[in-house]
Amino acid sequence: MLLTTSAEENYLKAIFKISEKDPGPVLTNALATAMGTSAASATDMLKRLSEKQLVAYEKYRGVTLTPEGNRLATSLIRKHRLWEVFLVEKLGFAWDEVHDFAEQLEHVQGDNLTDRLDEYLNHPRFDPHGDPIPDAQGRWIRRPQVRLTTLSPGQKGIVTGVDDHTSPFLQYLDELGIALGVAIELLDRTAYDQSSKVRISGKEYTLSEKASQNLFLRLE
Amino acid sequence: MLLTTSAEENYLKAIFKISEKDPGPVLTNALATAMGTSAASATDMLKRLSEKQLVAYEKYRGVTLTPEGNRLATSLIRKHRLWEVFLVEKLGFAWDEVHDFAEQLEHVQGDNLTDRLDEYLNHPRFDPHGDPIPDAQGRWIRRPQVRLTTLSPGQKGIVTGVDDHTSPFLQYLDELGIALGVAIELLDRTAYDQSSKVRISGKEYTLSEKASQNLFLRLE
DNA sequence: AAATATTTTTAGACTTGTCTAAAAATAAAT
DNA sequence: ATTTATTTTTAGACAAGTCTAAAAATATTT
Ligand SMILES: [Mn+2]
Ligand SMILES: [Mn+2]
Ligand SMILES: [Mn+2]
Ligand SMILES: [Mn+2]
Repeated sequence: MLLTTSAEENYLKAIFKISEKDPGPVLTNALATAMGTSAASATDMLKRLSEKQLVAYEKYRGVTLTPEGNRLATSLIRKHRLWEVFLVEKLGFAWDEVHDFAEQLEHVQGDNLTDRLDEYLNHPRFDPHGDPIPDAQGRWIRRPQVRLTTLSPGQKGIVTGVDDHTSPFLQYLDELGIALGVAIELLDRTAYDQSSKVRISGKEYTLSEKASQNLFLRLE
Repeated sequence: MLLTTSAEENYLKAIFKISEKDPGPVLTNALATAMGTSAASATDMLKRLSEKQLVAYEKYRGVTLTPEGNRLATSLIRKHRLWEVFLVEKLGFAWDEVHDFAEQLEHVQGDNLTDRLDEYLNHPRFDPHGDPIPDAQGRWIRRPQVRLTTLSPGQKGIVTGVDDHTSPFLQYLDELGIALGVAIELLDRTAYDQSSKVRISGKEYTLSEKASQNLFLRLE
């Protein structure tokens, strides 16, 4: 069996997430940006991960996860999201407070911890931000969801997730009463700045294009 | 505010625990042994901790914690033991399975996590091994407890803790039905090897001196 | 196709935490 | 009071992970 450091795990996760949004090999610069490090550091780590057979890396051509690297990244995301559920459901934290804790907790190693946590939380399928939690076999749930920016005036949807996980955005949603499961109706889209006029439980609000872009909905 | 690495925290905890058992300055070798490192590494770390004002270190004379060092060590032990309670009470792990997890979880940083966990667990005062959990202000509970080796034949006690936290010992206790809160009567002490003849819920057993040494009891 | 711009890799350096081996300080024994 | 033994510190090295600056490779323009 091979052991991975927290740093290695974080790089694997970043590679996974980048290629999730943008399929194909992940380029060094994209990885470095995602990790907040220099391209030189990313290259360095790619050599290490390649050495450990966790990525397939070709100089100048980018990197992809090997099956084992994919397995590890998936497991890390599973752990991260389960801990986030724990922090919100059991410890009572707000959805904008849990990411940094989960970033640490995801690296805790040891037999059965994840599965016991999963069991204890009643096998949640989504985390507090609406992101799917892969099961113990690494299987993903696919849900049809669209951004608020794709709705036509008159369409309604239920909030299923957010694409921006930062506190400012999440707290802004709190102020508007927007949370997972809340119904939103698009009343109109302003031509000038693409902002959305919406109705949320009777009240009307205007959401910027940026905010609308970061809201995922299931169409009703 | 100062930030500490996991390694630094572990050294502080080790210094705390050594001087708890054996008051006075902690010697380099004792610390190195406790940490499973070389004396050279311990010396190195003592310089770093001294630099950060977490310990008072005098070459060749040993080391003591500063108030801030003591605060950090106490907080670390609090976190360790609270996580152990969580793992046993909520996730259903056995008392011999939780130490290594807690060793990692104790280093998770961030506002309020410890206090929310404490709240969620209903402010437990002792961990699964009977060790006291300091409160948020770092105050310790003192309990009168003695080792089984100090009892006289005929005396009874309730198990309040263990001094050996390793799996083999804890599982051995499981087999004998010995757990926190269990009543034990010392029937006789064998002169030859100082082993204890005891009665536990009706049945009689013989415990080696080593095992007896590692059992703490509150006298009835 | 050559020149220019961009991306990526290499080279060399730094920090943390560790090691072994040697030197220095302290303690114990004769 | 020396000698001997033990403990501790210093010196020098190493791995992981990071950095900046320079070199090399690739992509884009003209
Ligand atoms: Mn991480
Ligand atoms: Mn999340
Ligand atoms: Mn630790
Ligand atoms: Mn314990």
